[in-house]
Amino acid sequence: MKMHIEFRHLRTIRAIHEAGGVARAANLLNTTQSALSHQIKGLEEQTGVELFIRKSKPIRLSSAGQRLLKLANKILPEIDALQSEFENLRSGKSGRLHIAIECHACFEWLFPVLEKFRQKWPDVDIDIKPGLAFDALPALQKENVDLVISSDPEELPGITFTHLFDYKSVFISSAKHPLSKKKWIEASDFAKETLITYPVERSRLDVFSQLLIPNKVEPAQIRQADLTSIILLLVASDRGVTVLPDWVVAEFRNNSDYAIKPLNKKGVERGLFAATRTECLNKPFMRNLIDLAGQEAGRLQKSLDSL
Amino acid sequence: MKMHIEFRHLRTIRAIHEAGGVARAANLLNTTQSALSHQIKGLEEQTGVELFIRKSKPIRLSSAGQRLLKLANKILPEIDALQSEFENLRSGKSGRLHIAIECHACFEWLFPVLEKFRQKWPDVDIDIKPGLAFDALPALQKENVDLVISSDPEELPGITFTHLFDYKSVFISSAKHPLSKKKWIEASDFAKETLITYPVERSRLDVFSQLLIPNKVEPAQIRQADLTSIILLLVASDRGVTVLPDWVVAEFRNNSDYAIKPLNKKGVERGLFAATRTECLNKPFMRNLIDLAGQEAGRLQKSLDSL
DNA sequence: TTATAATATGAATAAAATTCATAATTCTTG
DNA sequence: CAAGAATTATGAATTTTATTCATATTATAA
Repeated sequence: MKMHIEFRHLRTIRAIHEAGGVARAANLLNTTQSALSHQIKGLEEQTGVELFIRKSKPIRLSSAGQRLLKLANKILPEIDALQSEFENLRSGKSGRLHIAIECHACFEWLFPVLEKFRQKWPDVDIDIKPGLAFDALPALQKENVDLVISSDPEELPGITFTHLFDYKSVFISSAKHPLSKKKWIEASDFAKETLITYPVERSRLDVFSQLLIPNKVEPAQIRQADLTSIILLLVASDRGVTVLPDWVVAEFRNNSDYAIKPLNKKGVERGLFAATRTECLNKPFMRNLIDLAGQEAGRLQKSLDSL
Repeated sequence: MKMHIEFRHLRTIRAIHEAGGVARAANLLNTTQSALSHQIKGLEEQTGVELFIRKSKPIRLSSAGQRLLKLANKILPEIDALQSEFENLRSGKSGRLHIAIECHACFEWLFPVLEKFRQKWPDVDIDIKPGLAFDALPALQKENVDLVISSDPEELPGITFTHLFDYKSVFISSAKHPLSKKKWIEASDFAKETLITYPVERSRLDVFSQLLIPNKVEPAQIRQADLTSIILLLVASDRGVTVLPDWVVAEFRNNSDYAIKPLNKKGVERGLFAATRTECLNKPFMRNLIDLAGQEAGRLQKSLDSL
């Protein structure tokens, strides 16, 4: 007989020991005395070691059997723990939520959302994956990430884009900047300016994709900064101008250091979307995150409207 | 399908991960790609959790799969360790050697033997079980102990008595004691003496079983002491007389404080035996212990003869 | 010793794992 | 981007393994 030690055997050993006898153990395990007897016989043949002392009735563990029992008591709880972890996964109480953000400014509103989320779903493994802003959608398809925040929905098989909210891209300069006199800003206005942007490719910056590229305008100079607060600092000290989502600057709206103007007469409006693998929308925590994001968006919107 | 997680699955998960692919893993495990594919499918159905990401080829572990892999890497080495422990047991490198001593004085020669033994068989679990001197042979049959040192071989099924050596029971008194004048000691000589013995029942003391009971003599008084050295101390200070195996007193033979005399004209000679379960005689360490006991006995005998 | 409770065993059956052949994917490369 | 290569999935047949049933054997207690 070519058999390995299996969990079945560990459960049997433990049950025989705890129930004090093969027949009683069989009861515990919902099987027959004969099945267990055959089992331990097979195990003894396989290991070449006597696990039980058969000169006593009910049979007792030999020293080798006790060694095996020790292992069983160590291993079986670990498997049980794993099973219940899996149960949590299955029921959607736990899971993985690795997020890629295409839109660099989204950190601003995402963090408070994640903070609320974390409290409600403590067992979900949250992470924000930096560095793959470009390949975010392929990474989503390959299950390297589970959620992508994006402004550019595409038709992709297995991927669903959920609309979160709309925002306007607005022009920001210091209050002393000449352009602050204008009612709105046009593409041509950028030709003589230093434009401050996040350090990502142009196609992923609204100001380029929506305004400058269509109008074939090149800013006089480009300067890059990683953090929104740094960009705003540079703008305040008149080292350049920038374009950011309106909700980023909500709290600066009544700050007299800044001038905030729409792009073009009617503004540049864009949508923000959560891209997920379609099947992941079944997961409760995923839906809840998208909900929370919508709520946060509403809150931001209200704070803009109230001005 | 009603299946549990089994070691098979852990091995498979690990192999797929290490080999980087199902087909290669199948090679490692001497099975087919199909078998493993069915296996992981079954496992996923059972746990209700996706263990692998199938959008990539070769397939990769999902986060749940990685969790399972972690457990596999923890558990599998433990099972392997157990298997090799069992292999040692089977080949006779390790094992249990629990000893019961009927003859109380046997500690004297047994300790040096066990010391030698321990060095040669470090993995054998040696123990001396006190308190069951009386039930030693039933305990041997029930596998509560593995070796009994006894002077009274019996015909018992499954038990084998191996002759170790013969010894004489000798009378010991202080050199000043009146009986020290006699050439040999008879039963009747004890009638007016205080006899010092180990605290065990009479039938297990040579002086009673071989001399006093057959001759229906009762000592004037009996005093008991646990340790051989205490008994000898009491004898030296003339608080009584005693009877001990000759090898116990080998080192006192030329000590002028003691008088050592044979019992009866021709002495009382007895044998000492190692009782084991017959099947245990196959174990190398058991045979070696009996050998070592014989050698030690020879050494003691020579030290007696040389006087 | 006999009655009793516990375990072992062999043959039949049931269940499960594996294989084989092939379909369906994903990946690679011209 | 299509075709070929490599990889994995699947269904049915087969083999292997585990379990059951009926009964024998063994140990314990009265």
